[in-house]
Amino acid sequence: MPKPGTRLRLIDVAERAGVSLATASRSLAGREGVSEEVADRVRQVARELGYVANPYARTLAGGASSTVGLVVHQIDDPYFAEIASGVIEIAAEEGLLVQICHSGRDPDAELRQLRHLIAQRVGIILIAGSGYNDPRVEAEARAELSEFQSQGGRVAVIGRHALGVDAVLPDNEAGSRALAGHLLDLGHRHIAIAAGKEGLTTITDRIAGVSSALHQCGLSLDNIPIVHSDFTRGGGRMAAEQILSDHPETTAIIALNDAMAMGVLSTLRAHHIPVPEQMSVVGFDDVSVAADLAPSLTTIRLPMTDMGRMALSLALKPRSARPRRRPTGHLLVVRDSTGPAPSR
Amino acid sequence: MPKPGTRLRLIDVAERAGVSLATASRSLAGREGVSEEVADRVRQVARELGYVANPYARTLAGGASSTVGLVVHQIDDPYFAEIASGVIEIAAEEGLLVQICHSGRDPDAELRQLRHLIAQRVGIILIAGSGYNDPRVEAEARAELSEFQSQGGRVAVIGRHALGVDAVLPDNEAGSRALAGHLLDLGHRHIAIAAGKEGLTTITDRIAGVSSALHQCGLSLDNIPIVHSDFTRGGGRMAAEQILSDHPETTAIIALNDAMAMGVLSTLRAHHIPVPEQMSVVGFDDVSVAADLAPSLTTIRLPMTDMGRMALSLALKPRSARPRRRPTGHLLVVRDSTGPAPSR
DNA sequence: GTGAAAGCGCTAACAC
DNA sequence: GTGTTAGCGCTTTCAC
Repeated sequence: MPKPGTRLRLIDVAERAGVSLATASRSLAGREGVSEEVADRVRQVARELGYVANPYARTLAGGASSTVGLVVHQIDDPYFAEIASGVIEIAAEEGLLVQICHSGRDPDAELRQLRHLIAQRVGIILIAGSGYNDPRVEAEARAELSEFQSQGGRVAVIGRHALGVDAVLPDNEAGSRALAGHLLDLGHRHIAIAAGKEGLTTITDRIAGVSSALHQCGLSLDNIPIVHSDFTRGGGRMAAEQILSDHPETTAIIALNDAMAMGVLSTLRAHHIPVPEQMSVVGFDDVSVAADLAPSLTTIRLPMTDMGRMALSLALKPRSARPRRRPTGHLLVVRDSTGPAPSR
Repeated sequence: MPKPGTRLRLIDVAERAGVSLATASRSLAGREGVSEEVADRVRQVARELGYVANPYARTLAGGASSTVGLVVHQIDDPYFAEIASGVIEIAAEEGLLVQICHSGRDPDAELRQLRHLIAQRVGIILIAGSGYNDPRVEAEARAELSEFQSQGGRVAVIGRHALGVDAVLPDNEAGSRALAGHLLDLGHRHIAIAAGKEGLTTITDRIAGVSSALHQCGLSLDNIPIVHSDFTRGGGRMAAEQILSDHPETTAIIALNDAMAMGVLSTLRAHHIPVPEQMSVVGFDDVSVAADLAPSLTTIRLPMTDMGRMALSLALKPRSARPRRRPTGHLLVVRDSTGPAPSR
């Protein structure tokens, strides 16, 4: 009977199994150099006693840390919440702990969080969310991560390519090309873009996709207004207001994520502009509410939960010679927020 | 210059500051028994060197663990995402790490997560989300937590009262009383409830509030249909279908959370039933999308992010003789999804 | 194949 | 006030 306040230690298991501490450790870690019978017996005893290793002692003694640090812009953004959900799921299967921290779309905060996680000796770092166009920021993050990796840490990122690590890459460009193509097919020629703040690579990539689709129609990005605002519902509302006042000829708005699209829809409703009869709206991501909006949102589906799962799975594999890249694929989901361009 | 692969240790700081390990430790922990000058010097050196303590060593040596375990039903549910956001915010200020795990609304899974967190030696445990009506489950959780507390762990919960620990308590009953009162004031007499699965105390409490409002009008819960389904959008859709087919006289639906309300709205739209002209709908929680739905949702606002902040703040305080309770307050937010009962 | 023993980096008694 | 030292519970050489 352990003293109250004292939890089961490995030595207790070892004694009960009639082996040494070292053997017990090897057995539970599934390492070589223990006969099958002994190893089995130890595991058996450990299970019976309900032994759980002390992760602090384990990590301190040099074993790899079993915690994964997940950096997201903001956990209450559904995009990141769904990614986190996937990460947590895999982590639970693997017996890993997930530490979540916020970067708040601030490159310096992100760097701070990164350093903090490294100082905390997490074993795996996952970074979700757009990269920054600022090369200095990316370089610093890259240096930090490469140092971390050289000490045995594992890293994977979601949605950024400039970090030289394993990456899950959303189909930003192809997705928005499909989105713009869909609107062009419907006859829209006065398209406006509600974009997030400049400086995020996600924005850049998604705009590039639109550009590419426009070119195929002999149009150019130069002809269409791009309004930069926050990458949030509030930002969408602001962008929509500006588009309505400055570009009244607009018949379709491409919001570069679903959050902005929701803001756009909200503003159009306030202005009594029927969607899609008078204005088509598209989003990007297909967060789970997108289907339940009124009108339901035409958007690009990204498998966010899967992306979280994929990222952690990548990080769980041994590091490869060159960074792996896992494109996510995408799917144009046509719903009720888009329709033919109004004849004018 | 530390060897590559070797991080800064406290002893390095101590040497640089010309003091012993113990003094350095005391200085950084801000503990008694060090002269101000020395302490300042040590802190100064630590800052210059960019020293961050190894939390594993620290915890192992007996200092309190600086990680907080947060158990939520599901992180990609906006209710929990917003709570988590508040927790993460305070944790960041306090230099704490947040570990998030899922219970998936499964009492046994919750118990497993709890035991796991305790085995992991977290210092603080936060549990968010409804309790269970099953006394066995609550008793087991309670026992586990009280053992954890007796070993110095700190606990706070959000939205459950049967655990004998500090609690942030959403105004479930008063909120739904206000909600039902609002509908009754509008003349609705055929009200249906779209409820989550039985067995959750949140459901019980919110139904009790409705009951109380009904009684004030001389009505009773017996007269109104309660459809139990999942506490999610999908559950809301199913409940709405059933209400429409089995209780066609209904003029108002109380969904016991916003997720269900969204499902209800979605189904009503599919049936071309105008809201609020022909059917009023209310939700509960005021998740951030509620205002952006069409029609925007009348609901009870709960300050989720604050609730997260509050819970961690409670847990950070020393334990009091008797569990503290912090009611959240609530606010009836009337939007476009409710209107006068149609004359029939 | 198994055991003994030396740390990992820190905190907390305990001396001075 | 400050320093010395014994662990915390585990992994990992190094002997056997």
